[in-house]
Amino acid sequence: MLIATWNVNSIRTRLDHVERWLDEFSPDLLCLQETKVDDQFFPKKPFESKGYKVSFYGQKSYNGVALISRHDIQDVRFGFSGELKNDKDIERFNDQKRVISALINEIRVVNLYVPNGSALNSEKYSYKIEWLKCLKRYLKQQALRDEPLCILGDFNIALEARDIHNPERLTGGIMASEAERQALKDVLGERLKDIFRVFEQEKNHWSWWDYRSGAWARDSGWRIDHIYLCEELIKNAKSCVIDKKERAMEKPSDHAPVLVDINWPPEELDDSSTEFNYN
DNA sequence: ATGTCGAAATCGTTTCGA
Repeated sequence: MLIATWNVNSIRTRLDHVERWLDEFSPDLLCLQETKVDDQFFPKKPFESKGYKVSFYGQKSYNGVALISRHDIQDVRFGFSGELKNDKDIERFNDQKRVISALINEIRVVNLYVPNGSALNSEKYSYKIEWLKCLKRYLKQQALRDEPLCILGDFNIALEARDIHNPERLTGGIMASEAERQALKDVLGERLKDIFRVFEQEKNHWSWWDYRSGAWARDSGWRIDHIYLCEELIKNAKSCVIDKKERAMEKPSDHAPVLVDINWPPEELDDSSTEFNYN
């Protein structure tokens, strides 16, 4: 099962890119962030005509998440209220459309657009920290159902020095501060692991390059788009890569897609393979 | 390097967010 995440920075502006990309990779599931479109205007026809099911949770101008899936999209849950009914912060977070989750091919997929945070002294930064704490409560509720879990999206956080082009200068700042990193680690707990780091230990693998300051030309990137898997999925994962070439296209998103390939549902050993187990 | 994008309103130039 091929699963991808991509912050497209407006689905309507990037529609041609996304369609071409789907033809190239033919993923089972593509999770989008920053669709920047109200649900009534989401362009679902182009995806349906390729055989994909579509589910989305968006708003005008900002935020917005979507699921583009070859499998049925079951038990769709929108926002934090998809899991939390009486949470103290539900009112506070419901107006920004950043969370969509569904059961797809028997995997609970949680597609996230984590708040950017703007700057350490900003109200948006404390919003980001509180939002991550709410996400932790959200996942605790989800865990009661004991589903295989994949959470992915734009996390707007680089967890380690090797995830930033210039850690000496940037560590401690926005997207690399201790409080953000700890809040994300608290969300992940012991249950979820970054599948990209299972396969790749080196630095210089980025998923986002700022449009400003010639960041792409200087390869000044960050790895802030992540795919986290539970142990059952980790042990069946075959690869995880960033499709960097997408950032080099004309009029690109500032983010590149990230893909994970999982042997799912797991192929079981057939009877013939046990015949040779004589001990 | 507040140097570029995308979207919307204040409408074709400015603002906000990233």
